[in-house]
This record gives sequence, C-alpha cells and structure tokens, in this order.
Amino acid sequence: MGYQIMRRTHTCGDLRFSDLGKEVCLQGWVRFRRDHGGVTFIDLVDRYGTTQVVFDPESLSVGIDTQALANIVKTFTRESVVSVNGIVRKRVEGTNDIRNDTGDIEVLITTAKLLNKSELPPFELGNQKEGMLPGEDVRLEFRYLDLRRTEMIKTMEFRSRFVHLLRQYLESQKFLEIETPILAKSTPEGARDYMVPSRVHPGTFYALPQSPQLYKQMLMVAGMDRYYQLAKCFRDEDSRKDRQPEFTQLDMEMSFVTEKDIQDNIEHMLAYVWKSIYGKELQIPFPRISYLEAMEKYGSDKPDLRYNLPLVKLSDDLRNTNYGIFKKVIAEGGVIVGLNLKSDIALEKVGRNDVDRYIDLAKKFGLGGLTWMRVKNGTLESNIVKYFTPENIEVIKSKMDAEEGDLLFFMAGPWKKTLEGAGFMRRQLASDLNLIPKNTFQFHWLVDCPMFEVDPVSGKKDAYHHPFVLPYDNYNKGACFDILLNGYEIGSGSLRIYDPDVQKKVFHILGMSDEKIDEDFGWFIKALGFGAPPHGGIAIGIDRLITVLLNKETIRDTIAFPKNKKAESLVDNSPGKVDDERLEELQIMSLAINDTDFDNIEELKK
RNA sequence: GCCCCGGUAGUGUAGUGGCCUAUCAUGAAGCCCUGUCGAGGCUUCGACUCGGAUUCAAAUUCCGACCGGGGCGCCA
Repeated sequence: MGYQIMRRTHTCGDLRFSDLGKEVCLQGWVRFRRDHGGVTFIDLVDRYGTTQVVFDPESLSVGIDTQALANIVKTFTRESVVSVNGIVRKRVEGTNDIRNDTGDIEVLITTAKLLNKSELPPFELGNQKEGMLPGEDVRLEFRYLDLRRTEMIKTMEFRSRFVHLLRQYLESQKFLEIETPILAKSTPEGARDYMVPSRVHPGTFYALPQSPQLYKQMLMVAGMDRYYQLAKCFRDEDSRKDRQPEFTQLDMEMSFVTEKDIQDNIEHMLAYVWKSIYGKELQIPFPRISYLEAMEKYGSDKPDLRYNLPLVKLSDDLRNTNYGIFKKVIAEGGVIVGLNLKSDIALEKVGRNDVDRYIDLAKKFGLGGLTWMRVKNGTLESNIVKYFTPENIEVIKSKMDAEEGDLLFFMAGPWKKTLEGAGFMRRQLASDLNLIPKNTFQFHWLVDCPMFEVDPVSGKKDAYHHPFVLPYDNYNKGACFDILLNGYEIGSGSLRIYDPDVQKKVFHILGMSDEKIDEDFGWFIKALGFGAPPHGGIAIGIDRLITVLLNKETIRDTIAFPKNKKAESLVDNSPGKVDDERLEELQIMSLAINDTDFDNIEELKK
C-alpha cells in the first residue's frame, strides 16, 4: 500500500442544515482561526466556499484523545491545508452567519490532519478590507496566493463560464474549433514578432502569431466554412493597462458572408451569453457609428458612448472669423471643434482655476491650446469674443446649443491630432465631473473605416486595420469594422480579400516590391489562387472584454499569470537567461551588454 | 526611446527640515479567554530602496541609479 489520504466527502461550500448529523470529511485551507481558549473556530476555505469547523473538547465523546487533537489543531496555521473529519451540527442559537451559505451549521472536529503547512503568507488573503491589498508586484510574485483570494477565484470562474458559453453558442451554429500553429512564419508588417529560433535550421526563426489571420483564411480556402478558436496571440510591443504581450482572442472566420452577417453572429452570440450569465436580454442590434462621425463627434475611433458630451465641428461655420488662430487653422485645412459643458455642471464644478488646469492639460494632449467662453447675459463672454462677428457668435450659440451659464471649450488644429486631443479632453472632463455611468455596458459597431491611413510625417500609407481587408470605393475604404464597449476596442473584423491580384495591389500600395511580396506572402497569395471563397471574420479580445465586464482596473486582473509592465512574469522570473550550450546549439550569440565581453565582441562578430 | 506619478516594518499607511528613539492598523510570537466569525484583551517584535549632494540637522530638499505603475511613441 502506498501513500494515501482520506477523500473529502464534501467541499467547503456544500453543507447545509439538511446535512445535520452527518459524518463528513472536509479538506481545505485555514483562512481564519479564532482560538477562545477552550473552543477554537476555524474558517476552512476552498473554491466553493467557507465552512466553520470547530474544535470543541467538551462536546467530544469519551474515547477521543482531546489533548492530541488540540495539539494537531494548534499546527493549523494560516493558509495551511488541512483535512478534518467530524460531525455536522447546528450552531448555537443566535450564532448563525447569514452572510454565508453554510452559516447555519458547523463541523465538530473529531479527527484532524495537517496535510501541508504554509509558510507565512506575504499578504493577507482573507482580509476584505479596502486598500489592504499589497502592490501588484507582490501579488504577481505570489500569484498562486493572489489567485487563492475569493475575488480572483470569482474572476476565473466568470471567465471560464463566459468562454464556455461562447463555445456552446458557436458549436450550435456549426462553427468548427480548429487549432492553428503557435510556431509560425514571421510577417514583417504590423506588430513586432516574438521570435523562436530553429535548431534544425540554424539562423532561421519561427514567429509566435500576432493572430491566426492567414491560417484562418486558408481554412476558408480549405472549405471549413465556419471556424473559431480561442487563440493565444503574441505581440512584442510595450504593455498598457489594457494590453498584454500575450493575450487570448476569440478568433472567427466565415465563408460567403457580408459584414452584417458577421456582426449579426456576434450580436446573437453575446446576447446568448448575456442571457445565460445575467438573465437579461442584451439590446441588439448594436448601434452603428461611422469612423468619421466617431472622430468628429467624440474625438476617438473607440469613443465611450455611455455619456454624451459631443464635440461640435465649427470649421465650416467660422470661415469668416477674424480670430487669428482659427483663421490660420481654417486656411491650412484644419478643424475647429467646440465642446459645451452645460451650466448645471459648469457653474458648480468648473471654476476659473479649473479652466486654467484644462488649458495646461490640453497642451499635454497634443493640442495647441484651448480657447474658452462662458455664456453670460445671453451672450458669449471671454477675452477673444471681440474677434467674432455677431453672426459668428450666433452660429456658435445655435450649433453648440449654448445656454445661459454654459462653458464652451474650443480646440483647433490639424484634423486628426486635434480631434484626438479633443477626445482626450472629453474623456478627462467626463471622468473629472463624474459623467460616466457605472454598470452600464454600451456596445457599438464602428463602421465605414478607411482602408489606409497616411502617416503625417513619412507620407507613407499604412493599412488602417491590416492588409487583408477587402477594399472598396476605389481602395479608399475597407470592409472593416470594430466592436466597441465603453470606450474600449474589444474586437475588430472585416471581409477579406479573396482575389490574389487585389491582394497584390494592396501590398503595392503599402509600398512593397514584387520581390518582397513574393518572399513574405507569396505562399499566401498562392493559396488565394486556388478557389478562395469570399470570406470574412472577426477577433474578440477576451481578456479585455472580461476586464470591462467585471469593471477591473487592468487586464492583468483577468489573466491568471500575466506579465508586468516590462513583460516579465514575476512568478517564474521569465524571461530568463539560458545556458551557453543551449545558445550554441541554436547557433545564437548574445549581444546584450551584461552578457558579453565587449573587448571580444568585434572579434566574435567576425 | 520619451513624459508623468510613486517607493516608510511581512502587508496597508501617517509623517513636507529639528518635536522621529518614525504614527496607526493589520500581521507574527507569547500569555489570557468556551460561541466566535475580519473574535477579543494584554505584552513583545518589526521599516524610511540605494548612492551622492545641500545643511549644524534629511524619511522629508536637490541630483543620479534601481524598482513599480500610468501615458506617449509603438500596438498593420
């Protein structure tokens, strides 16, 4: 007979009043211990709940060695794992814990065993008091303990449930879950790739996929018709609070569809999940907003539409203004937008000092400055009003719906920079002035996107989404769209190019030579030539979606083992160095300063 | 690569040039306690990220490094 321990009969969330009198075995972690001298209470915890187990010598029948049992219970320190056998009994009258599902009962310990003691935890897992969580670096270093916290368990449960429901829906709609390679070919366009050296072919590298884009398109060529995958994707770019180097997408592709077909599918999928999780109907279809309207009205291609606070475009109405800055901007083909803070908030919460603060902030957001006026006694008041004709003032008032007491901000400059800056202002004001409703989820489709964007510095064209989007309107627009939630882009989709010649042309427009196209994408264009069906798809960022749905501060809170801002995993210290022999095997030499003797480097390079 | 914010016992914090032998809470250790549930009471333990500079005097000011976070760039 080898080593064995007794099996538990219940989890720590199972026992109820109806189990009174049962002999049970529970196993779990010691979260809190309350030693009253004679009687000791232990909160025994596992994923499913908390059960109070009691060492109560006076209740024990004769024949049990209470002293021995006391000695065992004494070893049950915080967060150690223990096994207890005992009898389910009613709690003493008036000591029920109504907050806990198991709060009507407790387990009288008759035998107990320390399964594994715990080191003293570096932070308190059970303490639900606000602000007692340690810094995130400590949480990440001891992630297995952080994940032991109820809040993290709930998050993982939510995520698991959510993903399960997605799969359930997609399977019901004839989607096939197909896995695509993690070791893939590097595509030089787009994000920086994580590289994996090939031992068999020294000097060559696999790339970890930024998305399974080309594989899923080939699956459509293959006739799979409907594909999905919960795909791990990798991008070697700097992190943000909503961006990780390694993340999970719900990746989908469908053949013989329109943009609307894809969107309908997503809406129905989310509605299905919504109903299952929240028991409520999700309002579909989601409203559509064009790229142009999003930019000019909200200053963002992912506007938060839970609150209004729109920008008002005034460039066309102020053509004859004498105000120098506006005049110049109009002459240069720029844009002027206004933003109206209505009197009920403006008068109360935004004083002269605040206005100055916003002017400073505007400069930080890349705006040239910020002009402002107040509506007072039926007219506009500020030091620049004199430059505006009565007609100017009237048009401003009517376009911006300016009423007594309102505070008007104006931003002017080059189209994109100014609108994005104005978008930052809008967001900042909304957050400062508490205009953002909590616990509302506002899905939108961003549609009518451009095919290309021109880099203002280099003049080079870049794909707005990616180079595989089906262009239309003479290559000016792309059949692509984003799905937005509360100011986050949670996914993007498009119809794809299925004609090899069109695909080549798009690469040409992006400035690639025939040789380069052939080398990097020849294999893919070849595939399109073998009867690629019209197709399209979408990818939804699962980590980010869960983050928004659970109101988390960062995407890291929805990933079991995330990387920190510097792309390190604190729990296992990755990335790490490898032995020289391993590098030699791969025929790789490090040029990193700390690794290499620089006296020898030039020598070595030869 | 750049900008901003932060770094005080294991954890969370107070402390803006001398009242600091550094606050409070939590924790840990020990003792007391038979109905608690973030138990309670008493005692004890435990910290200014590092290196320079200014000063009679630095946790506090300045400079630099390191560490963490937020943002810009980047993320087709």
